[in-house]
Amino acid sequence: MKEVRTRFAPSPTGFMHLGGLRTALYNYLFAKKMGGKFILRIEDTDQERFVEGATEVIYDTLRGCGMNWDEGPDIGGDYGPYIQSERKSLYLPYAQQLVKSGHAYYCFCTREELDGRRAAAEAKGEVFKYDKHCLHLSPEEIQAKLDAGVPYVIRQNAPTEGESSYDDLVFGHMSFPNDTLDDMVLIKQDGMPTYNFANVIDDHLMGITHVMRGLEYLSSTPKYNLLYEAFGWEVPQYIHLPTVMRDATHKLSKRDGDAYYSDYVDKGYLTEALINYLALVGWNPGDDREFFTMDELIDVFDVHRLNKAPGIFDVDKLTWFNHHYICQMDFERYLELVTPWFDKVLAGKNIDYRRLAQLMQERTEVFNRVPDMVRFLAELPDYDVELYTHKKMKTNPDVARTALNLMKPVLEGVEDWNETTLHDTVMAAIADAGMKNGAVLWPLRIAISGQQNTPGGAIEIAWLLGKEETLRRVDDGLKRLENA
RNA sequence: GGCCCCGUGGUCAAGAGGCCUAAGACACCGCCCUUUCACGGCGGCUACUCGGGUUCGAAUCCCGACGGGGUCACCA
Repeated sequence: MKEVRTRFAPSPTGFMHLGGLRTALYNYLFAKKMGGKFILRIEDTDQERFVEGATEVIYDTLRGCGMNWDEGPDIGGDYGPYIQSERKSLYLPYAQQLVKSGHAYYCFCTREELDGRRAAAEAKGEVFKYDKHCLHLSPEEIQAKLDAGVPYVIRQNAPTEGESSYDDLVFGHMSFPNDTLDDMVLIKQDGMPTYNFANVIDDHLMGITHVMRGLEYLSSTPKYNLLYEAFGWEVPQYIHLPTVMRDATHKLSKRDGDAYYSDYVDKGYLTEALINYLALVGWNPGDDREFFTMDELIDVFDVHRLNKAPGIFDVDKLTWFNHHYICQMDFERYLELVTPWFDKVLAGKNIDYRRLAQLMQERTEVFNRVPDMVRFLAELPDYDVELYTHKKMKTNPDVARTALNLMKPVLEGVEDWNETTLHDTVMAAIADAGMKNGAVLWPLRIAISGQQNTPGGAIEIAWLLGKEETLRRVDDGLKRLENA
């Protein structure tokens, strides 16, 4: 059996769209699963859109996600170059070959003429389709225009009758009436190939066996097939992928800041969580497993389990995956990753990051939520004494006053400020006073944190804060309770 | 609008004519655990878009409607 070769062919826009990333993922998984090759090709024929450093974004994202290509611009291969702009001289001869065989023709219509005809068609409520006007030019007329240097494009000569069909591995048998096929431009006026043409030529020249790409190409595929057939080339297997949506009616978009890989990385999502989740939007392993490493994905991946229906990207589920991966990760790595987020609000505050990280790791869902969770350590937030009321803990402002008055001397008496001593001393004092743990610890935690939810309990927070600050906050709490 | 695709709970999804009074996960709600939250445990809520067929029997097959998406560039 022939070696499977898939490719990911992004345009260097400077950003990696999540839909594109998922396409890359599936291409990678399929190639690896089949023991084949995964090729990276950069489609930069549109020079106007050139963005500095954009190819590096593609390289970094793919590598960062663990998808290493077997052939590509930076590592070479037997079918290079892998950057389309470096291949530009290659396409014209192929187009001319099609002109000779009658599968394409020169077109001298100007953009203005075309726009006019398009507008006229639309005015009549019709769909504009190139009318093959230039197909009927005589050889002499064509040669004369060519000799005179009249600008031209080369168009595909698509059939107008019958129908074209092909089999898609996901969508099954696809059939389209030929009269809906437009004579698409193959070579632009500037001599450069259109994306549509370059794609076919490159895929063939690079020996691509399976073309896996977004659904948007589903209906233009017949035109590509016509090209393959005109050249007498083998048509690749097609695997079109359903769209990744933001909600039922919208795609993930740049404007909403929810479309790019970097948007999520910046917020504090882990690449392994992103990849794991993305793999499951539009595909499933057929059983209940949800957590997969890249190797495990390769092992279980099967194109037949790809879904046809579009999938909505659910940030909550992604967050759940992220939380899972954060909990699983090595503590030292967590500490390293969380430190910059601590720094945003705790820099210079003399807080023990290591201990705080221990308390925070299993409570971290997404890193960008960390600052708000630990900010109270830097500065006591203003809070309402109502926080001292908690039914289950059997506390209210009165109980809280008693509790804090009980705790104040106890804490002042703690010489060796460490968690064990703190814990034992505090618990003993509560027992001696005959109070409930919750009735004392709840008010204490509120007084020193100023908020309802905190990472860790009263003892841990008191230790993190240090004796001086803890006592200062207890006094502050007492003062608030007096006024209440 | 033409052509094409899709349609199981709020979301991802299993389901390929009887195993479906439809799995699992996320989210949500309740209870338990707990010095808060989180974690964990237990339980709950919510779905086959609709209408016709075919069949002894349909979420599964067919037709239609409706809904959503894609595509109709010298952009990729």
